[in-house]
Amino acid sequence: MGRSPCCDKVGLKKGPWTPEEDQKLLAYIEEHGHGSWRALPAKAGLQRCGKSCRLRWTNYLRPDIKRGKFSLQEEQTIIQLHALLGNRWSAIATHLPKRTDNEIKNYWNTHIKKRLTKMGIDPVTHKPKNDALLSSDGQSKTAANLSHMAQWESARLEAEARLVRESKIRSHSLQHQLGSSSSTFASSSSASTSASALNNNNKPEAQRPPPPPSRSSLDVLKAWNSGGWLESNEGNGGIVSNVGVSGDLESPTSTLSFSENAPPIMNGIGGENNNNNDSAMPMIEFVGNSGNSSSLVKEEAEQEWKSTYDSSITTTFSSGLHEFTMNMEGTWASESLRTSGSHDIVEEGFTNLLLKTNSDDPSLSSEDGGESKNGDGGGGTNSDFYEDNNNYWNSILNLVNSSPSHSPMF
DNA sequence: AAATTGGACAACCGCAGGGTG
DNA sequence: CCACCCTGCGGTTGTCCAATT
Repeated sequence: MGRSPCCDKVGLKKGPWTPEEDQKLLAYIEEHGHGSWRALPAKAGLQRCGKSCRLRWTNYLRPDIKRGKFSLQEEQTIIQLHALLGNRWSAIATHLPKRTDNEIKNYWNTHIKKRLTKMGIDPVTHKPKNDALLSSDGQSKTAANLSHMAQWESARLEAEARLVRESKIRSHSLQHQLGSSSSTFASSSSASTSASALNNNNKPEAQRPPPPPSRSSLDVLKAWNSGGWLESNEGNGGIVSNVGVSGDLESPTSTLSFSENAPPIMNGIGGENNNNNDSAMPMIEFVGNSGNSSSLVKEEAEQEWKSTYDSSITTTFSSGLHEFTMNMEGTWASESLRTSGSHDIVEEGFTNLLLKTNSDDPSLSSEDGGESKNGDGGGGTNSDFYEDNNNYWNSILNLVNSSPSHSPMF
């Protein structure tokens, strides 16, 4: 592949960036845009390789980066998206504005991963570690279906990214035909270009918020999707999965999206998370902010979770050409809950689940004292274990269900 | 007070893949 | 078609710093 040496060059600095270097990079990009990263260091007077400059910019210097602790809501989003997308940090980052993939990845590795492990949940598969225990009922089936959904969604995301690229190329060539003589350097037209505008232009494509889904984009996806889907009822009246003609989920072109009738839940109610409205990206927003009102935030979030659950016993998926129905009644989630009469456990939601099982975690300490509802000292019985994991997957399903129909994700 | 440990996060590494001449 | 350039991405390492011994 003829990989270029990049940082192998002697004389190039590595390691932490100094404020002076930051200033140089910032000043240069603000004035000229980054242009070619490879050429940038020399032009900016930096003894760094272009790659290092790019990383510094995208992970740290970009003006639209939000720093500081992750809010509970952001954490929930990360967990849920990770359950669907896996270690696709860049894809996850597109749903968390102002957070970089690197930041999310780090947070996952240092915080969430450990916590899930502690809960007995495999952070890779998001399944209970002892999956054998679940094989007797439908739980693993549901998990498998979610895994399939994730695969489809993965493919769909890639397809959408392709479309974005293609449309961008088209618009560029159109501009070119119209005689646009703009520089290849972004934002070079004015020295007073604002940092945010500059950022939009310079943002790597994959990290740019996807544009509102255009009709044509969806149509293309639909067309791809027209290869034929079977609606396969997974016994028990359970989840209806998208299965290719051959029935083996071989098609990578899922257009899984969600019913436009789905309630527009999880919109931000307050706090800094709502400052992202200027973004064209239809995102999943949660309640609250990253700051100090966690108790209130949690309460509101729980209300959101509750209403989500109540209103989505029947979850409808729309796949463009087909509508599928996931009847929560039939899944593994419901039976034990009904029989145990512990609807409040469901209502408790994911936040408490995390908090409850990790009340010893100082970084996310529980305000409710961390006492186990069941008074079992926090160890948890087997049924608690299942209920917790039911909640876990329910929360993911709820996220899926609640995603607005125009979400770039679904 | 010094040494050690561990967490957090910035930065680097190297592969993959698209674009281009 | 090939060689190279460039960028995106995920995994890993390095560094800093606070807590603990």
